Amino acid sequence: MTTDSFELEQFLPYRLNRAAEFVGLRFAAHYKAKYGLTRPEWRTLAALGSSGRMTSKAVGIHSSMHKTKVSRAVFALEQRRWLKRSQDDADRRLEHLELTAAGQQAYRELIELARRYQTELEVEIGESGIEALSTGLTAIEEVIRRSGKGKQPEPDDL
Amino acid sequence: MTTDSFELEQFLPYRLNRAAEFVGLRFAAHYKAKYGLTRPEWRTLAALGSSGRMTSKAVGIHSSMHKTKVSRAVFALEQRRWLKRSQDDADRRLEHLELTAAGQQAYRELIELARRYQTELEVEIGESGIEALSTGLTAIEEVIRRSGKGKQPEPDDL
DNA sequence: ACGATATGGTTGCAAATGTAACCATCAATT
DNA sequence: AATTGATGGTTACATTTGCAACCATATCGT
Repeated sequence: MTTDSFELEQFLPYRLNRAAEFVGLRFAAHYKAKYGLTRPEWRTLAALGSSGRMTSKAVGIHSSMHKTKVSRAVFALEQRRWLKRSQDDADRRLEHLELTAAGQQAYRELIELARRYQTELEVEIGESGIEALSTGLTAIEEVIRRSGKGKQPEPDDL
Repeated sequence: MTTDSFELEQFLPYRLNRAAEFVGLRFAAHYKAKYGLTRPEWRTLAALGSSGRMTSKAVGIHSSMHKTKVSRAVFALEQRRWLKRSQDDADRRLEHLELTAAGQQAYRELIELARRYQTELEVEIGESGIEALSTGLTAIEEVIRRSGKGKQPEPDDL
């Protein structure tokens, strides 16, 4: 037994990764070329832009990124004067993040880009493909939710 | 206009990436723990195991990996004595790769792991979810095929 | 046969990432 | 209030990656 064939092409993790990479890299090329943003930076901007004032930790949860990625992205966006921090005075460990006017402006432009790209994808992939994909992704997201791992755990993964 | 909301959670590149990461990392944990393999190494092994003798370039195409990733993975597997190279004597630039007995053995064990993981996923995600996902992925793969970018271009991406 | 160009593969270097350790602050227990 | 243990966030260090330059060989045009 266990003798039959195995093809990478039909292995789900491989297929997913390949698709994600393709779709993601193409979009990244857009904002990288236009604004020199990295992916963590773009995600942080998106989180902050859509949900307003929030802490680094919240950004991490919202965008499924590890502490350190968020930390560095926040730093970079701060340098760029696209966001500002402010200490919480009840709990001095945490700081609230907020987009500056420039940051909000950039955010608006970026999500416009994102929307265009998404519809571009919808055209290429086709309505039925998109719908199927979305259904499948929702199912996986449910599994992620159940397993509690949106990425950004402190003690340990495994 | 362009004023309405944008949510990362429903942006396709984000969702795909998140799902791929989740599914991929969990599987990687398996072979990393058991054999200390990296992902490029596992992919190379899988390609070689299923298709037999082939060149580095072919591995790259088969597994959607860039030259350099393949090169380093091949080197690592060679150290481990899981594969051997042999020069093509018609064209001395290219070398053919082949798994050793040990490599084939490892391959068999690994694909057994992979199969188990895949069915585990099928249970978690549910038959209908898997089916939808597969349909969607196929649609994207079609786009990738058309755009010719399976990853591993020489001159340039953009 | 000769130079230009292309191709398989490797390597050096810079940038991105993950991990763990760390700092500061807060909360709970005593 | 002193000790212990979380928690938000940053940083140092090692590993992984991506890119460009590179080497060797092969091909094409002349």
